[in-house]
Amino acid sequence: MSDPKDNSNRLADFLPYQLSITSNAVSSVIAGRYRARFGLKVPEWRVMAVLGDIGAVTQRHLTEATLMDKVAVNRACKVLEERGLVERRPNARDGRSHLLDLTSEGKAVHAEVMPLTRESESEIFGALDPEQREQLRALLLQVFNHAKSIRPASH
Amino acid sequence: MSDPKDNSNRLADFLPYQLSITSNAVSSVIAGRYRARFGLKVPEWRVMAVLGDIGAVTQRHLTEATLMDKVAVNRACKVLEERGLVERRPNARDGRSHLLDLTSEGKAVHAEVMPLTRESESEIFGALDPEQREQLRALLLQVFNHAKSIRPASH
DNA sequence: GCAACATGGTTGCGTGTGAAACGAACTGGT
DNA sequence: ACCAGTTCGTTTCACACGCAACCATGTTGC
Repeated sequence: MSDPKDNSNRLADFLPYQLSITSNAVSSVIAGRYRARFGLKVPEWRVMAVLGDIGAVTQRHLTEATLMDKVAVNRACKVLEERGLVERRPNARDGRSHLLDLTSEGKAVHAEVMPLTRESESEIFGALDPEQREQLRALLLQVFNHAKSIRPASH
Repeated sequence: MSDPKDNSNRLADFLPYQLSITSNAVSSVIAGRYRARFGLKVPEWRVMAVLGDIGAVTQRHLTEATLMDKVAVNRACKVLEERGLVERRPNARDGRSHLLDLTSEGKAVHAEVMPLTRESESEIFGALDPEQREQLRALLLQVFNHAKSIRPASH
């Protein structure tokens, strides 16, 4: 009995693998688009999304909101500042940090970029009906929370 | 009316973002484990998984099976060969390529690593019942196929 | 059988990423 | 007021990734 394949050691059947390749495929499509039109990379786009949503915050807050490394946040902010999309103001409450916010030009870009991304999102996930999208969202959230609760590794 | 947040421009509500952070969380847990125990990185693990499954193939075939860049495959193979887990034999049918296969030591590692990974997979996706796992699998596949059919970017 | 093209594999290079080390600024206890 | 410990931000470094250019071999057409 037992075809060895039945145990499904096939790479293509591993959920982490499926998750990874799907995430990559989706990211590359979307990232390619706002990169092409606005010259924004993923970390920069994420920072702009948060700033456009909740306004003036510190880098510390941005790392929490985007789940990115603090170095990545710092670099993204620097680029955005140099491009005049973001401005730093001194933080009265803490001399170490600054408050970052979109400039008026940044707001203009934000107002263009977000609909574009939302459009791409709709296009890509157009393969799913609204109910399926919500299912996917819920499943991902559950897996994410559970994975986060597991100790990283026994290194 | 209309709280600006209602339009859901919040980063945390973007499906591509949710997909990305979930994939990262899952990958880092699993990768951390077989890295800790066997010193294998993701590309190396993938190559071993395929070789253990379908045996002697060329690098060309591995790139198709793993969806990785051919450079990534080449490097993974080189490392595995140096560690004595994989051997190259000349390909009688094509002098440019070689046939790669697990050595007996490679098979031994494979026999240890796959159950470990499968265990980790069960642990992480234990947040979902079997039906939900299949749902997730199906949804990911649908999204993946659809994303792949979209032209990368208009650059 | 040779020229043009295609394909598998390798190397090199520019880019992105995160861990660790560091300086500056804040906090709390004495 | 001072010292120890902590936190925010920045710089540095080492490494992983992937594209493009590059050989060597195969294939096709004349």
